[in-house]
Amino acid sequence: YCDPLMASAGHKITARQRWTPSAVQLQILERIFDQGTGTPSKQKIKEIASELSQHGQISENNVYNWFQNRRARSKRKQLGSSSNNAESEQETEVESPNETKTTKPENLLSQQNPALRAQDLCFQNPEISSELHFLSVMSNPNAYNGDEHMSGKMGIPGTYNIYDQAEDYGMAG
Amino acid sequence: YCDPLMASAGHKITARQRWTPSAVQLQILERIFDQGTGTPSKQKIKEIASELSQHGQISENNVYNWFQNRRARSKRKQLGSSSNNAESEQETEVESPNETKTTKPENLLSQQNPALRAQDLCFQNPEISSELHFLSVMSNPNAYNGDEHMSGKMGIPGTYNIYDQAEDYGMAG
DNA sequence: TATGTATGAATGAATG
DNA sequence: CATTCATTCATACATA
Repeated sequence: YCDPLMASAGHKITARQRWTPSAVQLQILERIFDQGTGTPSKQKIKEIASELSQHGQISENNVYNWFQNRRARSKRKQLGSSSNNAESEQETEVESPNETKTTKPENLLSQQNPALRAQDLCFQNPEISSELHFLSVMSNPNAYNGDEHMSGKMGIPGTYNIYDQAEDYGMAG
Repeated sequence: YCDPLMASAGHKITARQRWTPSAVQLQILERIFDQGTGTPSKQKIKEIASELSQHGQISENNVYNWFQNRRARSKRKQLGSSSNNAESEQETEVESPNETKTTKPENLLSQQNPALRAQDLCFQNPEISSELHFLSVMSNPNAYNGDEHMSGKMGIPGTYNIYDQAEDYGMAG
């Protein structure tokens, strides 16, 4: 999505926001994906992108994202398909009927930013909504803990200590 | 890989919300990142985390990850395209419809909104409106943008590159 | 026009 | 530090 600020600064809003793979591109992508190569190397990505570029506009990034999404989606499907799932990604309402009040099709959200959500606003123009997305992070007047500055409710697994024993990964002193 | 949240409960925990940096936090982080310090030392991380904790819940972990991600993404500046490269903004609507029927011709779309108008949105919650006051003065994004290497929410579609100089993922072979 | 679905894109977090 | 994963957001598109 394009940044709203840019809109003010310049009037270049770009035309297309999202790449849409053509059938041909999809075919090639699926074919490669089917080979089990998983996330191809950057070089491979370039090749693929170049290959697909012949069938429509595409960038290496698109290819990369495609593979990433493909794989993630594949896994997700498997998990929910194998056995009875506890929850779905966006289907299968498991919410309590009593709770379903302000709940929107999206899902839960509001860890520290209860106020000012782009979703809380209604736009006369759908395009504008995209422009206001930055609001999600642009405001956070309160709702901060302050007491604990680490390992709080975030749920630290404890299985990893990023820089616990390594104190010399960046600075000498 | 372990899932700390799932471990706690077995059905519904509604936890694990990704830390979402506030605008203030982002500014501070970017500022520090701009200094070229790169990945700050552990002590520095603590300081930053403490600083940012004043503007929202945050852990040293978040800070650390942020810098790591920032650094990694920062490389996207350069693109490996040397010989051929797909157009960046050209629609290239040469897609023959007869070639792909199921293809979604996004070429049709070409509507761009003039700019962000507060009048175009209505607020369901009065609180939000108060928060949007800053919008009035945010007409000038350059105020806090400064650098163009900014990323985050303000990513320009088609101009970024996830991986850049890295030679190999490690997948090949 | 409004809602729902599918999916590309962004990002924080995890791993090597 | 580089790469990949998992989750969420936002958009394109189909449908009512």
